[in-house]
Amino acid sequence: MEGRRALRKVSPMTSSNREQLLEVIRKAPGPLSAAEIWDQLRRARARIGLATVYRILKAEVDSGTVEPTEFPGGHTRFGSTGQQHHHHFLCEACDRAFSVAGCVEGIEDIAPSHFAVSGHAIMLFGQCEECQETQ
Amino acid sequence: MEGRRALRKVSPMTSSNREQLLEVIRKAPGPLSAAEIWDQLRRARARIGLATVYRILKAEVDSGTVEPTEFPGGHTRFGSTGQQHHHHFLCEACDRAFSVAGCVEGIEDIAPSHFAVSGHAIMLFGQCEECQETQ
DNA sequence: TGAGAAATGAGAATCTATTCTCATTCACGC
DNA sequence: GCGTGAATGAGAATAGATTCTCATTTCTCA
Repeated sequence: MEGRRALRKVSPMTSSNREQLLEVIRKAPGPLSAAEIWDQLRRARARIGLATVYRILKAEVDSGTVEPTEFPGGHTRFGSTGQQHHHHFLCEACDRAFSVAGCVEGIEDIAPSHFAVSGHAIMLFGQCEECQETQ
Repeated sequence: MEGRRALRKVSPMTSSNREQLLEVIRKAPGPLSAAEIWDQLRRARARIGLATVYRILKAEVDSGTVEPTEFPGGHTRFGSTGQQHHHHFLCEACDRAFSVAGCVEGIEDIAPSHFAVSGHAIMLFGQCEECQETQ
């Protein structure tokens, strides 16, 4: 497999694991925790350890493919980069995160002028569609 | 000390510790972590254990005097309730948090309509005044 | 095909925030 | 001054996310 060999120069991780993992992240409606990714990979009959999930994630974050976001509860979730500017919705029922495209004008202007604002994050809380139905 | 005795009916915590702690929180420009609070109390020559800081915080959160907020880095910071609707600025240099009054119109409207949004949080990142000068 | 290098899974180890334990101290009514 | 129960400080214990270790497997390339 020629493609494989070429790829390994970029990332030493086995491409099948790495590709599957990236696929999982890309298909998700929002960023996933390492444990969620691990879980999905195992369900998809992949034999992979949590340590490897972290190893791949670390490499991808370093290379800029994957973007970590900190969530309440003290864990990081990983989403693919290259999305437009976006924010997150966190379902308080199922604790899943969803990406939400778009933003609001003037959000950084709420800070007093003596702060030098370089970025912002918006987190919306509530119930996702599925959990509203289930309720 | 009459006031002390009366207070104890409300909260069993020793009022001096509890009052000092609340004072520290009230005077802070933003929410503080348990460790920060503990640190400040010790600097102010209080003899108090971290466990007691957590005990008092738990009681105050339960009674609604103090409000916990989760920050990146996996720790909770505690601020006094009763402030207007506000958000937070996190200095990336000194890792201190500051409260920022105000909000932005329509922030919850960025979520697709199939989400039931019940709340939101805005976090601004950047450098505080002090760290800009220090830089 | 075979040797060496790199990646892997599994579970142990670590790290950090928070909670628990318990011997001691303190406040209060007597 | 004294007994009792609650509160305390200190440090051990816990819990959860992440990282490390290492024996084993897989890959690369001659």
